Amino acid sequence: MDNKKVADVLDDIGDMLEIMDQSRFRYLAYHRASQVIRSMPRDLEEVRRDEGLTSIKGIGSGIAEKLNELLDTGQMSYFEELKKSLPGSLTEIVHIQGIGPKKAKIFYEKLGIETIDQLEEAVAVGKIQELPGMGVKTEENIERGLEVYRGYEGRLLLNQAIPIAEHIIDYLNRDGLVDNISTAGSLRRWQETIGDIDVLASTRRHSEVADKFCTYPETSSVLAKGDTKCSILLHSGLQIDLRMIDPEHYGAALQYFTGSKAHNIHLREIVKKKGLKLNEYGLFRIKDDMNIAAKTEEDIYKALGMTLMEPELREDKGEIEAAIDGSLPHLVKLVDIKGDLHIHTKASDGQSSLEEIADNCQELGYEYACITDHAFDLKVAHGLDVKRFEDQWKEIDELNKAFDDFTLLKGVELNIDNKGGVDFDDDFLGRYDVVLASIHMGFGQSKDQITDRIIAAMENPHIDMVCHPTGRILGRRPPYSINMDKIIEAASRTRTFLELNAFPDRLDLSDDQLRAAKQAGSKIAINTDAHHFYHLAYMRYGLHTAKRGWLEKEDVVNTFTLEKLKKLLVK
DNA sequence: GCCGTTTTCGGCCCGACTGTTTTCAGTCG
Repeated sequence: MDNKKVADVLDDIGDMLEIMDQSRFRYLAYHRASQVIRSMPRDLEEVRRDEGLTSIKGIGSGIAEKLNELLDTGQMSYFEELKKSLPGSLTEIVHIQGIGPKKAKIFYEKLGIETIDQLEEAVAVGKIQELPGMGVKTEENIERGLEVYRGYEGRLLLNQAIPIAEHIIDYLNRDGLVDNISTAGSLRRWQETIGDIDVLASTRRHSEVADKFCTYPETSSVLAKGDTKCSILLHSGLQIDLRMIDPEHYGAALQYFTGSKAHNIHLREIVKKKGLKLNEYGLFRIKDDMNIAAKTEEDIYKALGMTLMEPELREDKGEIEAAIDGSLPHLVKLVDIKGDLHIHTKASDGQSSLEEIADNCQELGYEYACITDHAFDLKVAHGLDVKRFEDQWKEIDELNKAFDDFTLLKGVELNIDNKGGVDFDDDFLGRYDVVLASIHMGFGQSKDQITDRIIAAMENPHIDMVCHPTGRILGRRPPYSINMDKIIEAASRTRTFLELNAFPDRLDLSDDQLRAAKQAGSKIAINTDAHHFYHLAYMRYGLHTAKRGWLEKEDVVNTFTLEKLKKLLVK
């Protein structure tokens, strides 16, 4: 049973306990445990075997006992018992916007509603507005919540969300109503997918900004409109939240609305112990309500004895402790990147020429770029054979003659076949500057088989890097099952780089996996896997994901000069 | 149900908006 499934069970239990009106702290404990397990890069089974479940922060003896049963038998009697007193499908209903545990419980008890379909029927015949404490408006809100739920179950990728956010910010910025404006929430933390877009504006003209925001051209409905916050729903179903704040509180509000929720909760626990209070208006002394800091985020963290944490780190994964003892990482920056090591051209399945790639990489200020077309094994991608690669190398040599401070490298993306073999023999592989290998087929194999295939490739002295190691496509394809601990261990032992594929629907390795790789001493390459020169700009999505993985400049091989990189490429 | 550099018991983050009802509960982030 994988971590996600275990986390889902814990979340369901948390939701059910909340519907049953159990102690808030009890159901929060389940959600907290779920969150920890969900973001853990290591297999829960292995942690259990090596260190025991209670070594995980947020899992105590109670939850550990229940998880032991779940991992051993595939069932948890406590969960099964809960489902006898309450239909499990109610946990689905509380995920609809506007419906929380209290309403879900009323629907169930008064109308016998157990499923979303039944809820839809009840809304259609006007049953909801007859319930105690509810009216026509409530029913309309639920109807809208259902529409959103049905029509917009997916989350946006970063390259979809960022342009929308930038457009709205530009729209609000246009006529001087706002002093300062920024994204906040998951978008500012560069989370890999985005559920809604948060925007924070500092202004003295709250109601004018609110009016302008609520008449944004793409708006389908206004969900809430006040002097400090407004929410709109776009025709696409995407929700945008705007917070307005006076300029002197901007830093406090930015800190507050950037989150994450877990980061803020942890922070406020510390704040409280110091006799202070932190909210979106600032940091205050409780005894006399004196404002201690509010203008910038840095002021607030500084007043708490912490160095400023970049938004990507704010997930309550140890950054607060590190900020207190001064051990925060010096995160890699976009200007550190000196090249891109995974690029396709129209020779295989890309769309741009060598010249176009070289021109655009030089514009980005790179020192080098590696052309890595597919090899002949990958027929669907028009993979190149020996002859065509040799022709490409001649072209590259010609181009390189004309460059001053830039070099095109000769590379290949090999296909790791179902037994761990690759397209070419060792002699030929020795002629490339950089050899990448990745899995493009045989996703259905067992965890051990796929893990062994990748490790076999890493053992090959000519293979420098394993690309998109988990194979996931966000929103479309789950990662294939691999033992990430073993992969990371083998990468570090064989000195094979692991890729952080910056393509916004991959971001593979993920933030948590990157951090585990760094801790094991593996080196990472952030590559775009560009199939068009436009894609070279995707480097920023990889970069921010790298920051979420706590990576520093020296962890990332394509921050090195070509000279240093070449030394590392010798295994 | 979890946790401990004030605690193995007694705590556990904070505020805005909505809808419904007249002072607040529910929901959200």
